[in-house]
Amino acid sequence: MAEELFQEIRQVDRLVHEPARLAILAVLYGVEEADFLYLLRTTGLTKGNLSAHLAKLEAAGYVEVRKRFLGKKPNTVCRLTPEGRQAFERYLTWLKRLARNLG
Amino acid sequence: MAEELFQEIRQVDRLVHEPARLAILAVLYGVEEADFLYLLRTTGLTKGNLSAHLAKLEAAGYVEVRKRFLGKKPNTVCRLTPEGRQAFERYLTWLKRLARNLG
DNA sequence: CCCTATGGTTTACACTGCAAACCGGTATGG
DNA sequence: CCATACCGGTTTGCAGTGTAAACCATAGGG
Repeated sequence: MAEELFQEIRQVDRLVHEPARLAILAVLYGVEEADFLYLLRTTGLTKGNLSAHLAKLEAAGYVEVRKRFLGKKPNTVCRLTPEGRQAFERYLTWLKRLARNLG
Repeated sequence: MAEELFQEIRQVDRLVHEPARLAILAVLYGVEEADFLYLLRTTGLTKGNLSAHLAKLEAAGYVEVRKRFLGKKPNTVCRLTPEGRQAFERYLTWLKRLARNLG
């Protein structure tokens, strides 16, 4: 159990680490695109939370949020940016390293 | 990629999930006992933070904090309680499940 | 004495996640 | 028509939390 691992734990990207956002990113990581209502169902977040977290992920450049109309209804569709994908994969690496070294 | 996994992500124990505390718990998980200064060095936290987080872990019943004097110097020694160990192991399970299903 | 070090604790604050309230539009019922 | 309810979100208010800086008691050195 290397000492440096413990210090490394704290270097995690908190933007990804937050459970609500981790759920959103995990969904997006597997699907190319997803709209607001789909994310709502899959993550189980409330609308307010989902909206706020998406805004934060967008501000960070991790997610691209596109608003359009589908017929007469507003529709918000999201996808991971390359940086978002990269950040998520870094997080996955962090996860695995922990799982390997602590478990 | 089961849908329920995404909901499960958000069920994580935030007390353990917090990086600073995760580092503390990870150290304690491997050592029977550790004193304040040892935790300070291994985790890289500041004294204030370490103190605050230990208090929180103690309040949660995850860590037992014993204060004594070593010669003339105060010495704070910590160890995981059974519930703390259990909570940490639950977290590890969560970690591994994520690593397996997302990676 | 005064100054510094040790081993912490307390304080102050800025940030953040959350749900409830809200909002502009659209379909619907009377 | 008028209102009323719904849809797809966004904004607001607040409580909780992580952080570093300031603080504190005691000990030791010059």
